[in-house]
Amino acid sequence: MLELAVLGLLNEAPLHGYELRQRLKATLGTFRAFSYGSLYPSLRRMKAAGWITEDEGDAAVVAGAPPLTGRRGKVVYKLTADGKERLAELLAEAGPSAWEDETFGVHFAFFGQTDPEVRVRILEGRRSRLEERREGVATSIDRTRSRLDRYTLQLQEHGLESVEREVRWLTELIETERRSATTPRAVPDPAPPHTTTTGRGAP
Amino acid sequence: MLELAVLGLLNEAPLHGYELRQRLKATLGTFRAFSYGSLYPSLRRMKAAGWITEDEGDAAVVAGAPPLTGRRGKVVYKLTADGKERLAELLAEAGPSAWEDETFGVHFAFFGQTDPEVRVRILEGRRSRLEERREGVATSIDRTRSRLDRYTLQLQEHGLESVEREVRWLTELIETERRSATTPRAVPDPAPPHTTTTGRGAP
DNA sequence: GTGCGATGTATCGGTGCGATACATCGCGAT
DNA sequence: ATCGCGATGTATCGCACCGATACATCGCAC
Repeated sequence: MLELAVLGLLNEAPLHGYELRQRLKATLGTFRAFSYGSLYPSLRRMKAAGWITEDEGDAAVVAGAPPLTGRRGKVVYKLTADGKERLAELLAEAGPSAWEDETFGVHFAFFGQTDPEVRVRILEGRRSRLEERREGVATSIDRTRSRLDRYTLQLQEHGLESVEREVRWLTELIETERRSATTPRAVPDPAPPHTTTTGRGAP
Repeated sequence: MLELAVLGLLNEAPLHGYELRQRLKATLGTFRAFSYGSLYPSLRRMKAAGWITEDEGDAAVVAGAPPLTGRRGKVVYKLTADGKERLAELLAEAGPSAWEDETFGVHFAFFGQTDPEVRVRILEGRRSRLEERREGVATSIDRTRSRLDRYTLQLQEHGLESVEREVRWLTELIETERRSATTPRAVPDPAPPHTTTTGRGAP
């Protein structure tokens, strides 16, 4: 998980650990914490795998940095070619590994770098996953409504409504995606130069 | 976390591991999984602490069981006096440990066994916690709206709406609690004590 | 009489969290 | 001038929990 998040962020700009964590919080903070306790080990793993390098960061290396004076001796992490490849691989995934609870948010956050077809498939996968869950919760409530504790029931119903709300959200997103996909003229968004590795292998 | 959940469930009836897990899923499944990989170690810890005992379960021990014939040799977990004490202690907690993300749901699920005053304090704590978060997300969105990726922004806004929705939910619950608390004993007070005693006790 | 799904107990590896430690930098208050 | 303090910065430890997996038994359908 962190893997995709870190690769995705480093693909936008080289960063050092602290800044990386700030962006993680800003981007994914609503549904995930990502503390240093997992960030640094993950960075080490990724370095060992050859996806990133640790550069000694001198001043002004960090892109978009505010007017800072000193900034010496920080460890700046940077994507390698292999890392970019790995990122493309992760972004192309359109299976359960992309739409389960823990992973969906991260994949969604990097939809801007994701192939439009993959986007739709992930959104649909996520939606049917949630529809399954909705059925499960709904029948569970029905089966036990009378026996159930007042508060337990309230909790279930709140959960059910949450799921239903998210399904509606996804449906809107899917429709938007479809509309912009069928629109003949290109979107104003400058598409990244990703080679269309549209792996049609397994539909 | 599991600790409270298990103690709470065992306080309603002695159970064996499998059944315990089923109830865990039914009660808290919407926001927590609780697999065996954490359940059994937790049970062992609690046994070591003297809060539960493992009884050799013969037939018909399990309350509310369907007409099963055999049912022999299962390990049935049961609350001890110390366990009940510990449960009461956990249920009386009304601090951050009761209203953080991971814990609130479990505490709420056992509100039926919780003191009304504690209930309100937990609900209020949870609400102000979420209001803080709402502020944080809202300003974060405002500060970066222009720079932000389209999808990232959508994710943030969805998160913001989720938080706002939960705040409204909590406000309703708090009002309900207050109403039933300030009602000058006009009601015969069997509001929460819906304890079904026997499985058939539905009106 | 065989297979299969539900019941049932249990462990393992991995991911991520929260707390913590420690060091430097910029800056305002004393 | 310096002291402290909060932000920046790197890093580790212990713990909770998850998902997968391994088994073994039971009841039942075919």
